[in-house]
Amino acid sequence: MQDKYLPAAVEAAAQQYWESVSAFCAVEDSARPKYYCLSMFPYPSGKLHMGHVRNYTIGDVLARYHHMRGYNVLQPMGWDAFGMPAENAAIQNRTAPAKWTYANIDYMRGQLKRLGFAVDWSREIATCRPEYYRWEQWLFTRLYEKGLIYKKLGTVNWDPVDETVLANEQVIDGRGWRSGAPVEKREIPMYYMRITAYADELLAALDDLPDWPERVKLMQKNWIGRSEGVEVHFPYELASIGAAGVLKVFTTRADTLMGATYVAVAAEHPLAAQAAARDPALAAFIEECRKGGVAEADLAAVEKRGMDTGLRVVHPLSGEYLPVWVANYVLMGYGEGAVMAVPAHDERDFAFAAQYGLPVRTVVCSTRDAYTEAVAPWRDAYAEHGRLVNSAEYDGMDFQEAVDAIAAALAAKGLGRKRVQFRLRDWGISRQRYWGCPIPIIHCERCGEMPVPDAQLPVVLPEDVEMTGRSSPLAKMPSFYACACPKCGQTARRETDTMDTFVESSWYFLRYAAHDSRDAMVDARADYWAPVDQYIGGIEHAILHLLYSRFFTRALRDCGLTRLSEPFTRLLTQGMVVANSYSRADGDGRERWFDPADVDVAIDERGRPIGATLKADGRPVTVSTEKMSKSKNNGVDPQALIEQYGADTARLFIIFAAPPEQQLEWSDSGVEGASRFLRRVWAFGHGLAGGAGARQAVSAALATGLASARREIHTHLRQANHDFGKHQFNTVASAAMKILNTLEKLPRAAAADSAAEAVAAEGFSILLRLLSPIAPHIAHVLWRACGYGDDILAAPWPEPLAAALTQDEIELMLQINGKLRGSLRVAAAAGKADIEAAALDSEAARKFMDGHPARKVVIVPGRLVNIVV
RNA sequence: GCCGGGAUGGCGAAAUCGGUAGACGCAGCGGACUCAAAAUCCGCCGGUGGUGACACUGUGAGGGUUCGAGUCCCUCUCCCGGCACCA
Repeated sequence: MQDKYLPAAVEAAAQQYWESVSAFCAVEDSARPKYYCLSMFPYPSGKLHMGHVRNYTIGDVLARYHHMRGYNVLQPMGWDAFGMPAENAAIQNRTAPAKWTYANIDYMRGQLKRLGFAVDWSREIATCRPEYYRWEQWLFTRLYEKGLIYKKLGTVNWDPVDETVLANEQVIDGRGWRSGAPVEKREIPMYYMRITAYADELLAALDDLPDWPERVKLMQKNWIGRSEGVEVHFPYELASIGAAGVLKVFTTRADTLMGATYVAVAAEHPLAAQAAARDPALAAFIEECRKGGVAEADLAAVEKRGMDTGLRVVHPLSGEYLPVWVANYVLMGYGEGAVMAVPAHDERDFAFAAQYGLPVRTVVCSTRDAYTEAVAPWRDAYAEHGRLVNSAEYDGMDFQEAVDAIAAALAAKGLGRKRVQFRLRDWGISRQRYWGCPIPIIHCERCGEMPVPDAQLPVVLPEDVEMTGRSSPLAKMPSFYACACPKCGQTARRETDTMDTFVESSWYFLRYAAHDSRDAMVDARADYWAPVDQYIGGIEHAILHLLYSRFFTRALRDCGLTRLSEPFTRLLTQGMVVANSYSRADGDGRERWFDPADVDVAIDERGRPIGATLKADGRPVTVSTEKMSKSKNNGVDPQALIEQYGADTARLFIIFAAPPEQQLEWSDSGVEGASRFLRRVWAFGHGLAGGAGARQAVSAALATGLASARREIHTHLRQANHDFGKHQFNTVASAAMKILNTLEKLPRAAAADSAAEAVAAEGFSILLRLLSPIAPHIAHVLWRACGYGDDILAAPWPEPLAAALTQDEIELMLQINGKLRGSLRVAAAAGKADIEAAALDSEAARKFMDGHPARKVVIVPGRLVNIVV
């Protein structure tokens, strides 16, 4: 055994061993409980970043911990390989996206292997391989036939200069990121997945996920956004064009219907288009609304604007005429694309009415205060529920009574009804891009559109293309789109849109279980492994990816492919990796970010940072904490870290620096500290390996010092096991450190002290096993070197021993009036009366009670005594 | 704008059910070893006052509940994630 800790050699030896015994190859085995541990698969962007290392380290800790606990563990890995970055890189480098992607996968696979993750590499998948996406296409055709996929118009960002559709990310301040041209909204036909058909189930089933973070469930619940309300119809007649009809709106505040003073429709609403046909000013305004992108966050930030259409609709109860406005704050995609506006009781309507001088009519007031005309209209919207006023026969009703009565009145006139509205929209999956899974549809001029027959699947994406940045290459490749109609045999055209890459990631977790199945999407093996017992990934996926996966799992179930409803039993959402970053505003107002290596950070005599300067010019730079990224120039390359310190140090630092769900702040000196600890572990193991300690049992009667040291070790173990259970691994690492601190202080001066040797050997075996999921290589090598056994993975998980934990005397803290004033040593078995007597008799009590009698004595067993005076 | 989350020493953090705030680690300071440095080891380390024992104070801000609040309740500030075509 080397006396110096050499991580590269240790890690190579451990990895060779695991390889030689196929330690992580998962085999279905109904005799053991299974544990399917899955980390979100990476996009092969080039090389691993620290967020990947963190994600997979957390997953690996869980996988290895459960492996040692006796579970049959599956931890697979794969590649979310379709996506825009490959196209962008291809345009830049003039290479094919496929080539770039496969090279990245090869490089990143090597990096992952170097980190020693307990992955079953035999199940590796890449979503850009036809073996994978053929099943996605097959499923598409099934969902299409079931009516769960349909076609309709959708709104996209259009770059008029590059003549291409842009992702929201590619729209910066309303302009195309390459062309710089102002972006417009454009409506194009797209395929949609009918996720709304599952809205109720997706919402209700959140209650069946006790091991998901509450905040994720809450976000999904709000995203689905079930609201109960009333659909209200406003009849209208368009004398000029001889048309008549009803304008439908949905409202959750039907109680305020008598306060509606106008109706607002989205710019894309058909009624707006009709009105614009004979009103050039209105047409111009609607055209104005087409400017800018489709991202909702941007739309919400835009100044509220509107224009009167000149149309009037009839209030369904009062018969009054209300003006119809086009307003840019009304979203076509939600509800009916139209709203009734009640300025007195809705903040947005209030602001809009104030801006355009529209009337405000108060119809609800607080139940506490008497209503007077003097206080109405309020200077602000009164959005609370209350008592109705100014509402004819509904006056005096509360919210629920009013909603019921108004809904009933509308229903009687055939002008409305109660109904449920979801915020959730159907999922548009068409992308006008090349590097994605082709949508398996054939368009025939005679027969219409139809799914590609099974026998013709997969529709293979050609990989040898050249990217230009203007429109999709597929639409320019007759060899791809020219085909024969499966029905009539005439020349037909293949769909050239590809699918949203979220589709691939919505079912990959099932494919791992049947990764090599050639004749089915999933097979019986999926019944063994699914659902995923533990899923680990970034909180940024809390809504979209996780919701789509939950939807897909149900869609697969309803196609008879699985019996599963929920894909992920437990969810851990890991925090971001951030680091100090250094910036300065340039002459032209642009922020420039500097490499930390080019910056000097000054500290005062107590180690507090007092400023930072750029080495090159000695002038100050601004210090901030940002997510690690290329653009902020603050990324730490995992590769360099592993080469310098080894995988175990990298893993230990990442685990120790923060609990998994919190953001992790990078610190070079913290890495140094993790490495220092592993060197101490090695040194202790080296000292122990020479002796016979590992084979000695700890004797029942230990000297006081040894007994208390052993008690400390078992207390830390109890703590660590508790923390493993709640996935707080940073304190598991600190428990391991505390155990080493205790071990190093053991009185082992004389090698002949066999009692101390036995305690040391027992304690070290506990330490290695606790450390094994986090720093597996060093734990594996030391386990063997110290003679504990051949394979630490096969060792039983350590449990604290009651015999080691018992103590005769315990210390209670002593409070007087809730303030800490001292402590009290009492027998562990002491009763309340004895404790109270001892407390009142203590020196602290005499000093601080100042002769006053105790009014009350609070005793918390094992914790404290509080004397209230 | 809407939805969700966070804030504790110079820094990362800990505090299991409302019960010793700051475990563990980093940085810093002092010391040992060394010709010297690195490495290693020992000690100190929230703030204020005090030689000290000790006292007071302290968990983003303000208020409340309680014998007792980092933890529960109300109001506010700042930071972060998501908002449907980044993945």
